[in-house]
Amino acid sequence: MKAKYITIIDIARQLNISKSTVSRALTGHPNVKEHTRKAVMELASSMEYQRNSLALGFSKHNTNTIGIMVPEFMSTYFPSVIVGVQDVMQAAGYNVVICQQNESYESEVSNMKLLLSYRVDGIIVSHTKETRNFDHFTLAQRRGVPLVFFNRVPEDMNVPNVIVNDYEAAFQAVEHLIRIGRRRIAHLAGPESLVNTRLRRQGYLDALKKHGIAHNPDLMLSYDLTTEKVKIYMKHFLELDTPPDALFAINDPTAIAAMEVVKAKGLRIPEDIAIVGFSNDFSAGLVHPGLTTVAQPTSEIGRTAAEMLLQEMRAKVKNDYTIKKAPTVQLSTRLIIRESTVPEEKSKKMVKSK
Amino acid sequence: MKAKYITIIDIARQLNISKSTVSRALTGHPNVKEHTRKAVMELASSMEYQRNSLALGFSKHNTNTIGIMVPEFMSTYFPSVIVGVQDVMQAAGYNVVICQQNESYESEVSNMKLLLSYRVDGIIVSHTKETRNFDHFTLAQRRGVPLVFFNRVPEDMNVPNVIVNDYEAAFQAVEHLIRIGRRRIAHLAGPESLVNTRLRRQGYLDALKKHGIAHNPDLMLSYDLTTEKVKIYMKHFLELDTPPDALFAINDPTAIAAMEVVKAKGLRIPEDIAIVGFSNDFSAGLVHPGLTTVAQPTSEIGRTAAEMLLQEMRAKVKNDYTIKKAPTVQLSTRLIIRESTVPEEKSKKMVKSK
DNA sequence: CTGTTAGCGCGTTCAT
DNA sequence: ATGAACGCGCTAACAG
Repeated sequence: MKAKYITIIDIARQLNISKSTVSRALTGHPNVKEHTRKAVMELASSMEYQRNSLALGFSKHNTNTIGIMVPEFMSTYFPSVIVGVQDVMQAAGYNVVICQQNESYESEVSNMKLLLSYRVDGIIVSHTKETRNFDHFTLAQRRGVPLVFFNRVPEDMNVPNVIVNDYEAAFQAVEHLIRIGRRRIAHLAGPESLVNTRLRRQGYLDALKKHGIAHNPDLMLSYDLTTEKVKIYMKHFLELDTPPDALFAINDPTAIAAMEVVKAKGLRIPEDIAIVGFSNDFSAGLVHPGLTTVAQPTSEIGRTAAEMLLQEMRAKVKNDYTIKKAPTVQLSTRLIIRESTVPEEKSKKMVKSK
Repeated sequence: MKAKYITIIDIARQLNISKSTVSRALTGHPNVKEHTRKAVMELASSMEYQRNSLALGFSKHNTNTIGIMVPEFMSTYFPSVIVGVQDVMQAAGYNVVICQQNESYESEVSNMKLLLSYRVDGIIVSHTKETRNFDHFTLAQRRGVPLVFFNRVPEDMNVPNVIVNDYEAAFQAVEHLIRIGRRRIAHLAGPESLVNTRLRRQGYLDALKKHGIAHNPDLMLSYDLTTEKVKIYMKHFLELDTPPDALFAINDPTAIAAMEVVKAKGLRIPEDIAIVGFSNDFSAGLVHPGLTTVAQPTSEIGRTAAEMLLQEMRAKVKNDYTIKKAPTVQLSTRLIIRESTVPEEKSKKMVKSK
C-alpha cells in the first residue's frame, strides 16, 4: 500500500521539458521563460504536486524543521510554552516537531536519536525528571545541532537556555507566607535531578534564614512528582506532633494534590494551613480556594527559546560552547496571591494595594 | 554552520570494506561474517554513527512516522489522547509527530502539507473549528496516505474514525438535569462546523422532548468557543426575564467560564443554576463546586485511533473508501456527577447507590 | 560472504 | 533559456 506522489519528473514528461526546468520554475529561478513557468505552475497545481521534503533535506543537508522535547503533557505549562515556540518558528519558516517523553529517560534518548536521524536543524529541550546522563544531548552538540534548554536545564552543560528566577521566586513566595504570620512552613520539593528543585529549595531555606526561622528538616521532603507520593507525604506532614501551618509546593499539581489531603482531613485553607504552588497552571485559578502561586510567562519562555535557537542556527560559524560562555535569558515571574494564603476580602485589598 | 554526521561510507573507508557490507552489518543481514559485523558495530558505536532516516525513507518510500493533528492544546483533552496514540505507536515501532493548529484552518492546511511533504505513513486528525473545506484531507487520501479521524470528524467524508456517543451522552446529561427538577435548561452549543455540536444539541433537544419540556429557542446559543463570548452569552442568559435554572455546556472550559459568570452575579451553583460540562477535563474535578460532566476515555480514544491507523497502513491493498464503508469505533462515555448539579451530601449518596 | 551498481527526488553545476 | 549529469545516504538486486 505504497503512497503515490507526483514528482517533478512526471511534470517534465507531460510538458516535454527537462526536470531541471521544472525544478527551476518551481523554485522561482529567474532563468525560465514566463510561458514555460506558467505551464509548469499550472500543471503542478492541477496534478497536486507535493514536493518531497525528504529528498530536499536529503540533498541540501537541512530540513527547515526543529524539534521540541518536553517531559510531560499533564499540566498546561509545556503546551503553552510550545504555542510560543510555534509562533516564532512558523513566522521564520520553520516546522516544529513535538516530542513528549512521559517523564521517561528512555523515551528522551530515543526521541533525541529520532530527531537527529531526521536531521532537524535544531532542538529546544526540557529534560525529564529521570535524566541524569546527558550524553544524548552532547551528542547533538557534537553533531553541530544547536540546542536550547528551558525550564529544566542541565547544570553541568554549558548550553544556551531560558529560565526564570526560580530562587527569587521561591524566596518571595516563602517570604509571603512568613509575612502572613506563618512559622512552620513545610516544603514539598521535587526530584534532586532537577535544577529547579535545588534553586527553589535554596530560596525557601534562605527566606527562612533571613527571617530568623530555624529550618526544621522534618518539614522538607523531596519527591518524585507522582500524585500518590504527595498524598503520603502530605498526610505525614499533617500527622506530625506539631504540624506545619503552611506549605510551599514545588509546583501547582503538587499543591493541588496537597489541598485535597488537607480538605479530606477536615482542615481549613488557609486558616489551618496556607498553601503556595508554582507556575500558575490553568487549574490554579480554578481550585477552591484559589491557589496562590508563582506565575511563569510560559508563552514568552517559548518565544524566547525559539529566538535563541534561530540565532544559533543562523550563526555562520557554529558557537563553540566548550570555550565560550553560553547565553542565558532569565525571565521574571510574578507572585499571584489567591485565597489559599489570604482569605477573600483580605486578598482583594492586597491586590488593589499593588 | 552545517551539521556533520558520520555515514556508512566513513565507516566503510576506515574498515577498508564496501558500504554495502557496512549497511548489511548494521541492519542485521544474515550474510555477514561475524568478525566483520563486530568490527562494523564497534566502529559505528565509537564514531557515534547516527543513521539518516531521510535517506532511508527517501529510498524505501516509507518513513515509519505518523502525524497527529490536533486543533488546540489548552484543555487536557488532546494531550491525553496523544499520550494514548504514542503508547501504541511506539510499541509498533512508529514515530509520532505532533502538530497543533491553534484552531486555525490555515495552520491545518499548511501542517497537512508539511506532513505530506515529509511523507509520513499515516495521519490521525481532529480538525479545527474553522475547517469547512476538507480538500487538504482528501488530498492525503488521494495520495494513498491513510487518515483516521477522532472527536471532530468531517460529516461528508467517508473515513475511518473514533468517536464517542455524543448524542446519548448529551441526552443523559440533560436528562440528569431534568431528573433533579430543572425545566429551564439552557444550552451553550459549539460552532456549527463541528459535528459534535450538532449531535450534542440533538441529544439536548430530544431529552427535553422526551420529558415534555417545550424547547425555548432563547435558551440555546451557538458560539465560537472563545472565553469572552461565553461571558457575554452567559450574562445574557442570566438577565433574561425568566433566567434558566440549568446549563448544559458544550465542553468543560465553557462550563467553567460560565460558572465564573454565575458566581460573579452572586448566584448559587447548583441551587440557582445547575451546570453540566463535557469531557471531564482535569480541571472539572478541581473547580468549586466540582463540575458534573461527561467523561471521555481519552487515552483509549488515542489507542484505538492508533490501532485503526496501523491496520490501514498495514493493509496490503489500500482500502478504497470511495466504494467501501469506512470503519467507525464508538466508545462509551460516563456521566460524572459532582456538586455543580447535586449538592455535596446528596451526590455522595448517588455515587454510592450506583 | 562481499563488492558493484542502480535508483529513490531534488537542486545544482556545467554545458549548450 | 534549457538540458544532461552529478551527488546527497542508503538499501536492494545482481554478480561474483
